Amino acid sequence: MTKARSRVLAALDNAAEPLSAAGVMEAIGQSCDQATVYRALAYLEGAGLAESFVFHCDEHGTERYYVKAAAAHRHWFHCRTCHRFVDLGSCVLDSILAGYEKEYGIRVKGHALYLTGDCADCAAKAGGA
Amino acid sequence: MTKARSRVLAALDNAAEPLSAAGVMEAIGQSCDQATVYRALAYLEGAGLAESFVFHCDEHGTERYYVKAAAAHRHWFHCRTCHRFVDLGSCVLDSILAGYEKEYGIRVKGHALYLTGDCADCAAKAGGA
DNA sequence: CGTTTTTTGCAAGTCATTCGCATTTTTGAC
DNA sequence: GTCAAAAATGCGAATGACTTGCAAAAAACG
Repeated sequence: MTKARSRVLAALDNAAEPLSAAGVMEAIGQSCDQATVYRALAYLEGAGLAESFVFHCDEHGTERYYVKAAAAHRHWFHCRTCHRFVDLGSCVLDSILAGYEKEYGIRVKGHALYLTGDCADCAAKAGGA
Repeated sequence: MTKARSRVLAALDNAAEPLSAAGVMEAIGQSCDQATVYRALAYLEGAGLAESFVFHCDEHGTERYYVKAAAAHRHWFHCRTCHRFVDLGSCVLDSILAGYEKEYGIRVKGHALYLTGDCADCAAKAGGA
């Protein structure tokens, strides 16, 4: 494991939420080139040490976000106000996916669920009540 | 409604599945500039005549896909082999989303569910049995 | 240590999408 | 219909995320 890669992995590990390549760069203080960060992220994912998903947010555009690999498949909620991600715990879609497989004859090999809205803090500040 | 916009809307209407900007261009036979297609798509979505989502597929990369606006919120399955989308009917996540709202204090305003794998045809051809 | 392999930095390239701006279409008032 | 004002289009250049070629630097390894 090279210096660059362990720095990137440490950044993912320290982050409480998924990080984009830009987020990783910021976290490691520009200590390596962006190409290196992208390559490190690809390496970590290939090595099973990180996972990623592509997410689009109006304010930040479309980016791939990475998290340290975890035991269970998880989903995230993205606050459209403070732009933070909230961990929704492990995936609860198994029975729904199984239903789709049966109903449509498809074989589901991967899935992603993205929720957006206001997090508890932002909802309290904005909407009141 | 201008000529370009109605051509784009017609393309979405005729398509059985979500179309990317490139897909729309192909469908209308390059009859207008790509910038116009992008602008038409944005206009149609703003006017409530179309809906879109950003989807990433290893083979086609990340693109925004558009469908004609429908009454109910729907989800799609994407076949990683033939790269077609399968309409999964209207959304069945309401109770799950409500559960998340209660559990995490969040307010869910939008969501997207993407399934990938093999469609019935491709699964039959590939995996056999 | 010296060498072979891998990784890094830098710069240039790609791809989807957007923007500026001059020209063409539409729209609305007459 | 006709003409001016407003909006849309085409074209080319720009943007932003990400990738790649290639030479220099760092790891691996014997």
